[in-house]
Amino acid sequence: MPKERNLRMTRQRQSILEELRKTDAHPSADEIFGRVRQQMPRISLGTVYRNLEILSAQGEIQTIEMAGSLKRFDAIATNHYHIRCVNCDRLVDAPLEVSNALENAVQAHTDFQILDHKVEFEGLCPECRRAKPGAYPDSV
Amino acid sequence: MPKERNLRMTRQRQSILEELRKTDAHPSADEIFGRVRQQMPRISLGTVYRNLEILSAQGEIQTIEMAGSLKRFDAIATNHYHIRCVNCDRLVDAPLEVSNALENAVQAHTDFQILDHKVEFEGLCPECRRAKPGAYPDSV
DNA sequence: TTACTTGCAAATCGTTTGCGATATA
DNA sequence: TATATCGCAAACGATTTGCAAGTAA
Repeated sequence: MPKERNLRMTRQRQSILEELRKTDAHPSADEIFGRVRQQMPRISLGTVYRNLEILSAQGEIQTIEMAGSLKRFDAIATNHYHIRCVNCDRLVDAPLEVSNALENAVQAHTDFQILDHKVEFEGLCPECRRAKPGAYPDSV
Repeated sequence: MPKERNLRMTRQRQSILEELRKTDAHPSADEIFGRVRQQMPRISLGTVYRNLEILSAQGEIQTIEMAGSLKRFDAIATNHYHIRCVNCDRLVDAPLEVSNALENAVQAHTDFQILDHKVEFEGLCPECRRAKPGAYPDSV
């Protein structure tokens, strides 16, 4: 058993959590920094990172690490899939249930002990699709 | 149409490509650097990065960007899923066919134009499983 | 001969960390 | 009061880039 820490609900931590719960836009640490800073101009980016990490370890929020992109944070802590716009990097939840069928199928054919899985869809969001019809990268 | 470049097959580029084709271990740029350096001690890491990017753009190789991990490179350029060991970061191909059923299912319920998807499994490789039975992170 | 490519070193950028000061429980 | 947390600034690590010299075609 790891030694327990006495966590404190500081004004900073509270504010970060509230900002995150206000949105479903999966903001980055820097975006959260920008929003919290409006209430609390002296907060530092390091504090934002530290708190996001603590909240994530507590299971209060979820850290989303997308391949080749910044870390994103989500007030919804349960696993779900995402769609990322390859043009503007917007991130939304994918309308698809998380299924353990994929894990089961892989587990049947590997010596790894499968613990988790993530699915990322890439595409063009409606806005970018409109802005540049037909023009999109053919490799990512 | 972008202006075409006349690519040259330099000794460095050749050697990087050969090293990558020798292995199925999905090495990082730094690991490839280490291997190529044995034949070519004066090659620089920047050259390795530049060539990997060029080869990837040409479709000769594939860049694998795993969430929260280094870039990896693969001589096999076609899409496939991966399993990553959460303990030692080893990366292997997942024994599961790539299916567009996932993309179709999402496409039916989103305004995004889905272009691609990736699936990452996380688990413990056989070696790490043996080394630390029962002991694994419960969050990643 | 042209201009793509190299080696080197410095720059970038997201993120982490050391520190002395502050504030929560 | 004890110590978790803060703000600040410096450190970090992977990757990228500017530049003058080298080399493939």
